[in-house]
Amino acid sequence: MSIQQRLAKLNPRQQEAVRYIDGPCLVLAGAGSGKTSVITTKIAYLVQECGMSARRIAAVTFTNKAAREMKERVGQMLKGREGHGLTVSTFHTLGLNIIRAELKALGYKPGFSLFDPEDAKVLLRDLMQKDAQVDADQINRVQNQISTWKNDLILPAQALSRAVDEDEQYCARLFEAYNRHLKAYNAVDFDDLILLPVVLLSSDVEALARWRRKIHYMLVDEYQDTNVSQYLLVKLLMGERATFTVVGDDDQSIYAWRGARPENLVTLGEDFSRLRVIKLEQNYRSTGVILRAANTLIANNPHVYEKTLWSDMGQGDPIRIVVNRHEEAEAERVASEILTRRIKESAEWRDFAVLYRGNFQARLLELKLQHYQIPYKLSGGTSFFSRNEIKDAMAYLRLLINPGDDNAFLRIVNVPRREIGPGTLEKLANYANDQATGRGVSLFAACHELGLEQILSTRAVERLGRFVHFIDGVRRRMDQNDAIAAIREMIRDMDYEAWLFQNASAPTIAERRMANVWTLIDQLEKSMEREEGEETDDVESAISRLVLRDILEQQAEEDDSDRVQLLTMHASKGLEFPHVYLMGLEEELLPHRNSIEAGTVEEERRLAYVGITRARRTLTLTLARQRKAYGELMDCTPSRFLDELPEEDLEWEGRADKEDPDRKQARGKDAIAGLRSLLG
DNA sequence: CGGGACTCAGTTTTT
DNA sequence: CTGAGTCCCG
Repeated sequence: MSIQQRLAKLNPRQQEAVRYIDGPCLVLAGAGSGKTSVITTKIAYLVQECGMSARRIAAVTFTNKAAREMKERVGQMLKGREGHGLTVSTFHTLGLNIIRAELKALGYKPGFSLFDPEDAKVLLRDLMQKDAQVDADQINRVQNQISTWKNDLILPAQALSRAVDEDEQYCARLFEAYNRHLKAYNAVDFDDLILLPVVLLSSDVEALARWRRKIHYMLVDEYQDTNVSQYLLVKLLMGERATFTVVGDDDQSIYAWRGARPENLVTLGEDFSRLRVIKLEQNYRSTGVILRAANTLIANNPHVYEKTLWSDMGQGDPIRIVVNRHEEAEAERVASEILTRRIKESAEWRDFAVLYRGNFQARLLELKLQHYQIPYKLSGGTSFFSRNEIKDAMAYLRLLINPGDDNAFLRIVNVPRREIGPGTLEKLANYANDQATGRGVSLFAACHELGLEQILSTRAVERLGRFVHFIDGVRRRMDQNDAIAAIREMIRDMDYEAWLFQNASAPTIAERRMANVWTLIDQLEKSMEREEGEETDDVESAISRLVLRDILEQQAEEDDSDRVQLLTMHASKGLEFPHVYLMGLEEELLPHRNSIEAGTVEEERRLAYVGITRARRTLTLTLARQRKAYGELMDCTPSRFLDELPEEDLEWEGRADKEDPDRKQARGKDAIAGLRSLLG
């Protein structure tokens, strides 16, 4: 299909959004209005119609999954070498690439590490322990504050001068120490991936020129979710030329609590007076009834840019609101209804999604689904990367590419058991810290020091030496031959498997954990192959990507099994399903209690809006009259959002004064009995 | 080193 | 109230 044919398939607004390339462009894309088509078609348009080299184009998204999908769709449009060198990545990966290319200018050594939030927490705890007794909650608060500062582009010095009370001053000093230590470890954290490039580009004109030469056009997806640093990165890279397109929807901003600044939509208009604003209001996803509900609900929020979604997909069924006696009845109702509706609508399991506010709400539902033997897929939960065996393996990988990574060292120096206990490590740490030779040295490097024998027993020195020698040996083999083979050999040599079996409660669990480790290594290998021919690729960057969780999700992606999806409303953004159930529409749950107290109900409303607009054909909202919380049975009030929906499109069921609860239950049982006979 | 007792949190979490 | 995680003692 030619680019002209593709353009012809778009509606006039979408076409305008693709064709306008001479200046800053903001596309306000309502839910289901085809924003991804606009972005992907625009990339193809820039290359095929405007003759721009793909390597001068960067498209950024927020998740690796979104980046992958976009890459895939663009790849289908661009033939042969046309797409060569195109950047489609997350903000963080773009930042990582900039940092990697500008290591010297930033004052980092090659082979730097990336601290995940857990590593950062360990570092913070160490720093705080010096001052007072540590409280997990306090660490979290400080960590949060530091992250907020970094997202807002506030450096330690500013944080300190702006601090209003002692608490904040303390926080700011920790911020400074934290950054200093990261630097000493030759490490950066997640937020630094955006922050450091911004700091560099705003202070180093040559670096800025380099990157402006490299990137001529930028496209930003989910723009309402950008934070201050991310916006500045785009602004810096684009400069006066302002050749960019950002696509977003203020009504779908649900991550303000994580530093997202939906007001960046407004800032854009202020910073770029030539900004062209294009609204996409035609929805290609939902029925008229569903859209009307979404529109009336969100009309209760203030708006800078008004927009009204419309659809020509017919009115569709009314929205059902099912009031249940308690949470168990609610779960039971949803499960049994999916069972019957699948037959009635001759739908697949995958056509159904159940959305809720908090992960805990899935528990009861899971039980009911299992009871009816309904296959389901639960999103969230412990991610691949937070599993201990994966963290162990990652720590080995990190130590291999960066011996200065003390956190990695500490994690695995005694895993599997090498009889190196906390006593030895403490002495080692002291020794490493107050080396006469200046500012201290990494734990790994300290193991090589001869002076160690002064403070540690011969046995301890020997054990440390064996470990260090082991790692050095692996590194040597990685440099000489096949790096992946050397890594596999390392895992076998240290008999990690035996350690897993020893520690697991059941052998099957140990087996699965070991399989996870091999999967990780397989992914690492694949990741290196995939990048071949693009940039120069090495284990180091592959491991960096691994740390960035760039790899794991592709296996989740391959999962196209036919199952009901259980998701939080947050996790549902960007997805769509023919039949959607929204559970727990109660005050204190949605809107959540904390949000009511914090005065952020508007974001909760947007969350409900996101949930509603996931539905293509039918939408069912459920709630319970009573719910158990903290061991106590609590009466629930229906969510205020229910009052904000258009009454004429709603079909209530089980509302206290309208229907006898016993009759309702009887009907439910009939449905199951009917289904049983239907299935034989 | 393992297991039982004790403590503590219980909203969302793209990287 | 529940479950996960930690800790301490045998």
